[in-house]
Amino acid sequence: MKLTTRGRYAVTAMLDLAINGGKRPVSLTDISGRQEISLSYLEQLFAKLRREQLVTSARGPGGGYRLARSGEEIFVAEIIDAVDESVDVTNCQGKGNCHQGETCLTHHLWEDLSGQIHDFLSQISLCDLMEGRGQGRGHRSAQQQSDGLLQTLSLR
Amino acid sequence: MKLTTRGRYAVTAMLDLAINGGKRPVSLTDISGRQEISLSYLEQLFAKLRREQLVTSARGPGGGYRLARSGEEIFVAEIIDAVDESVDVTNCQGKGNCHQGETCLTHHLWEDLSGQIHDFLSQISLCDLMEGRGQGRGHRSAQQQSDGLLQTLSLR
DNA sequence: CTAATTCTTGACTAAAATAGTCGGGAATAA
DNA sequence: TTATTCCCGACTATTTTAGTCAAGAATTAG
Repeated sequence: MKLTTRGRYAVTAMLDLAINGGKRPVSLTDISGRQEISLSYLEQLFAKLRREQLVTSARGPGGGYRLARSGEEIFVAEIIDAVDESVDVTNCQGKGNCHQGETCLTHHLWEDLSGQIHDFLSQISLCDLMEGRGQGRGHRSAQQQSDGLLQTLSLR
Repeated sequence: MKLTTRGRYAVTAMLDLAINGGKRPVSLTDISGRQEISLSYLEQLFAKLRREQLVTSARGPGGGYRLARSGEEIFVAEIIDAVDESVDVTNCQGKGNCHQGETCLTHHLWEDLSGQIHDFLSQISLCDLMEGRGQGRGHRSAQQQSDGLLQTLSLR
């Protein structure tokens, strides 16, 4: 699991789509204008998002992109995975060297943690993010966020 | 919150320190050999870790680095923050333009999420990571990991 | 039918971050 | 006193990120 500005752009763009996408599709030109991301860069990102079937496209005037599913069914981890081709962490995959060494151990520990972060982001949908909106107060406190996380996990 | 290979290197090195650091300090040469990270790169990382008082150093033969606190009191988020000088996400900080626009909205949503990830990593200590070790089975399942997370959160 | 709009694709370039190198120096324990 | 180790700064190479450009295909609005 990697978490770079590229993933942020993708999530931001998908959020824009979730917020502004009603009946009509949303054009990349619009997203580019609102989110201040270059059009061509968005094109690259959406090519990947489309390949992973997170969005559908419509050409021609009035065309653009739509979420392929509802916002409740699209999770942050999916979006990041789609644009962020993952790297393999271990430097000893299958080669058999460094068996039982500290090297392997620490790699496994990192993989565990990375997996936990991935699980975490797999439980947060676009809708979850949007629900923070319209509450009147700008941000929820860290405590409230942890509560929310607790609830999410309890409900599984 | 950013999560790159640089942060992974730092966490890996700190884990190595936690595992291999007993009475005597651990030299960067040792960590470099075990974790296959270049010595000079480690030096750069540890300069930052020392500046943030996560490790203490000892020069001379038999010298090296020690954790500045116990492994229970050093959290993953701290390590990543130390080496990963954070970038500001918003492109409208204080400038007053784009007020109430969708632009600001999505940025705030991302900040919320970023904050949640940070809170998450602020609750995982080096010891928490190491506890997965010595259980006989290599990895814990995702379910077990979620359970562990739940417990961690409940205990706050 | 025509023309403007929008996605689609690929190649290319610029900028930034990451990772690594090098050389010299200071502290210190054996 | 000497080998070891941290310390520091400048430099370089590589990779990733971000952006540019150009040509083309689909499609709708007029």
